[in-house]
Amino acid sequence: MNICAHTHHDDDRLHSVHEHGSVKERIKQAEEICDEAGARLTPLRKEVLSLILSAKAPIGAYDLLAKLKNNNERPAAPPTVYRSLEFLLEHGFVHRLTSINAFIPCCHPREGHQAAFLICQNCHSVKETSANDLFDQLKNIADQGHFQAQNSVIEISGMCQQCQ
Amino acid sequence: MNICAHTHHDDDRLHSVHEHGSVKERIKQAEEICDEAGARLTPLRKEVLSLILSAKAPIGAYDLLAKLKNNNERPAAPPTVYRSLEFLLEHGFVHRLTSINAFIPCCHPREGHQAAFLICQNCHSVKETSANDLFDQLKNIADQGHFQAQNSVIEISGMCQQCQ
DNA sequence: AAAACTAGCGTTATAATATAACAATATGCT
DNA sequence: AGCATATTGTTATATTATAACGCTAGTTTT
Repeated sequence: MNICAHTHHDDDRLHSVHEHGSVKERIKQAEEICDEAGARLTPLRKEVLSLILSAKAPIGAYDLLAKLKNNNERPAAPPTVYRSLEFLLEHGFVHRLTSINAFIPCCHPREGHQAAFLICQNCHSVKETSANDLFDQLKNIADQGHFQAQNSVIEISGMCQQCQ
Repeated sequence: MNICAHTHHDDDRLHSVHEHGSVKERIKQAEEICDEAGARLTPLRKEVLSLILSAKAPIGAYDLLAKLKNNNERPAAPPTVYRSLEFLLEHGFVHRLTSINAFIPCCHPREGHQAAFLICQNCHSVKETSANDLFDQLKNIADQGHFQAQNSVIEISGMCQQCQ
């Protein structure tokens, strides 16, 4: 199992937490992935991704919209944001947290993985985990229900270590 | 593992599917549970529960609102519905499916269980499953992240057997 | 090169979901 | 009856998301 933090606790020192690199590095990585895939990381999409990477907690579409407007001459309306988000979700650069209607960066954009999320209701930090055992169980459940799974949402809300 | 259908496929014959009883019986069961708990299943709450039980697929708050208005002289506005839903959720009579903003009856209102849901994107049937292995895994994940879980959302979208 | 096509974004409007705040009424208790 | 509390009514508004249409710039086709 692998746990991965998106948080503003500076002292986050879980054994399994790894470094993600700076926002700049992660944008560069995204550009590489897009190049390989023939996808276009346009200035707008890059800015939205950058805002999500810079946010220290999950960020909502309308907060992104407000920041876009602040940073730019460029006009921005809800579709501006939602279209960029759609692109970023499709290409695995960000995750949507449906239980809180907010977005966070994906820790491992190359892996196309499924993830489960631990969402702190107090400080809004999120930990992304990829637990293969868990997904095996999910697959079992789907199989036993003769169900063809396309998309899974696994979100656990509660209290993180620091906030307890 | 236990799988439990809320669906309009009449030929739903999974080995593990059990009978839920009629809407009337299930309302009666809810009344008993409320009596025991000292909670009040008022006419309004009863009607909302009944509408959710009668719906053959997950039903949204505003659809409930429309049905309330149709069935009644009683005035109804969004808070009317949301307050009843809050009550029904608290007492475990219904589940909220956050990924589709809709509500379904709980199969086992007495058990206070956690559940995972298989949501068919085609026919909107839902299967509720209580898989202990899965929840053990979830607990592992939370423990390893030193996380105090309060609430889990597990929703798998895809294609049910009949729709494949 | 002109025409047709397409992806991306701008723009306006509106849909869909949910809650805040305060007033009125019903219920249970002493 | 009188009081406290729970429930519901009512109005207004917040929050989240999408539809629909048009423009522009780049690409492909002929």
